[in-house]
Amino acid sequence: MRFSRAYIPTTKESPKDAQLPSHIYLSRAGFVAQVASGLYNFLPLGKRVLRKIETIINEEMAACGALEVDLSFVTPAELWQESGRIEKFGKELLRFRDRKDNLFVLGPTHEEMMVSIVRNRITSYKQLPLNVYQVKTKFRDEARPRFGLMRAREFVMKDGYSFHATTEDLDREFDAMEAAYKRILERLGLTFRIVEADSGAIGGTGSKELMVLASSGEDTLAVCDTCEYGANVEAARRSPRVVIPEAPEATFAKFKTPNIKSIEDLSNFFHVDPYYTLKAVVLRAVYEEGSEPVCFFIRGCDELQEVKARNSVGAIDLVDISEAELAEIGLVPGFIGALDQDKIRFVMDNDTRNATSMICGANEADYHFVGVDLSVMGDVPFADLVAVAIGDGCPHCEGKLLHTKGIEVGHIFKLGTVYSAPLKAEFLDENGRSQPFIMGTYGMGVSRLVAAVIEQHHDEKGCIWTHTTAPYMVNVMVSNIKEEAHLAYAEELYATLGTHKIEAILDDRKERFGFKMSDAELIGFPFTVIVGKELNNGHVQILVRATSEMITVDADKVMEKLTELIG
RNA sequence: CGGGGCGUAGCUCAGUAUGGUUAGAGUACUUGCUUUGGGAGCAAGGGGCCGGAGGUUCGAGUCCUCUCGCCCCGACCA
Repeated sequence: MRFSRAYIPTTKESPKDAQLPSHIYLSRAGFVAQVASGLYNFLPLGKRVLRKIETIINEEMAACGALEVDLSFVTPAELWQESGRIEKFGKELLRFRDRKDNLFVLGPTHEEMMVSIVRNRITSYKQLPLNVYQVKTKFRDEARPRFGLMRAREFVMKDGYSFHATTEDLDREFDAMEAAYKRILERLGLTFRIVEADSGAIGGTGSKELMVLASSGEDTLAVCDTCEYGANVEAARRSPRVVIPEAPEATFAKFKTPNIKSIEDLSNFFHVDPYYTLKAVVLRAVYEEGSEPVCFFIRGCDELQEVKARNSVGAIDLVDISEAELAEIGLVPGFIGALDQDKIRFVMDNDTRNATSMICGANEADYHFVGVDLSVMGDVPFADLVAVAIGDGCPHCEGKLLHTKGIEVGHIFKLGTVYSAPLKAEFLDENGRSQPFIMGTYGMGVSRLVAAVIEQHHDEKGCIWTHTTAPYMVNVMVSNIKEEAHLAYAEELYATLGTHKIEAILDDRKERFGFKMSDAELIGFPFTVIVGKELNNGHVQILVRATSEMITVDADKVMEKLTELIG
């Protein structure tokens, strides 16, 4: 490609709306242009990057035997009514009617459509397993699109679905997909972590997220400093505490604790570690129909993890509750305890099971119990409710957990029969019995990956593309095109790169040196060959974008050097 | 969906508190000359329904009402 004939509208100023580096540089360097909230046009450079990522995905999917399909973007609303997701998705589903007044939605994801294409066609266990996928535009009418390509309404996603006769076979495929996704991200040159994720309300038996590590990531991860373990904080686990604070000596008693409401006050009042106090967090659990207040009991030294809490009671949402509402139930904030608790539904954290020497509220203003043995609680609901903190022990090894930020670029999920059962997508097993397909789903955000690469690889000058994602590997820059010998040399080098199948662009624009250099750095070609006054001494220079290193090489040895650098 | 902010040249923004000739700057663009290793200089140009609609006024970019759009914080995000 000749730069003079390309369409690469670079700008010196950032669009005022851009906040993230990826948004700023992808806009400034002319990869994408915003159309409306959450909608972007991909300009020639952006399209090239998108296609490179797609190609790598396709290659890895082919290696796993997954089959590419392409489903209609416009989907009949009936399918969504059948699965019950038309209500669940709500306003995120963009709906419209055709000329015959039939209702359609723009596909936000394609579980229903995928199930529909195999339903009544795959009818025997002998035809299983099957893994089909597509790389396709999706549309979700997000309440608040933001961060450029990171959270757009229209975006490109690879979504794959596998169908199995047994859960063992699903497990095998799930592992194969995890390995394939790992290879894809490795090939893209990204630093990432595969983490355990919250399976959420949808259930299923396993869910993992692929997180590109970047400070601007929207998700917080707990990762082990020693082993591979990592999890979204919504699902992170920790090892049992190894250092247990010394237990206070106390026999069971009711104690007057005037106006001692917070864990901190309580801990100071009794001179005990918060570990031995019982924290009560009351929230209103919201369900499909109605809501109810629920109390979550955890150790005073811990924090409640709301997603875990929500899952423990099967709620759609947890919302704050007012003191007035608490008073109505007959609870006194600051003095809520678990013993003889009959006023409210409650869940205990696993770590409070059989706890002794505890201090907890007496369910009466200004009184706490001390020396409480929670093993007397008997048969009450327990669940993992606590947020993993920095420094907690890894559940798999001796390491410590750290927090880091990640961009979710992939999510793989064992669905089981969540969709196949309601959609009546069934096959006959070996015994001739009708069974719903056991399914897995594997998503990867292709357009989000474009942004993720830049979030992880940029500097104050602009983009730094990895070798596999760069729109062009080499930029041959002619410092001054009026120098005929320089231009001729560059033309020849450009042609040679072409014969060696190295993607190159020739910057033959009638611009000054500084202007072209700034563009080269902003766009982020991995290598820029500077053909200029050094050529008079028989040399050219190669700018290595990632390191800003300027390598001077003999003019007739450039190809060798480039080949070596590209690797 | 709650709270806040912003819409003026392709882009980034002044101007709006206190209404008053022909609406500005920088940048980008066009033409000419000079310059040519880090976003060049001089000169001359083109480019605007001041987001839209209604109102107040002799007169509205500026005041009032209503709308539409975009951004930020939060809620939400299989």
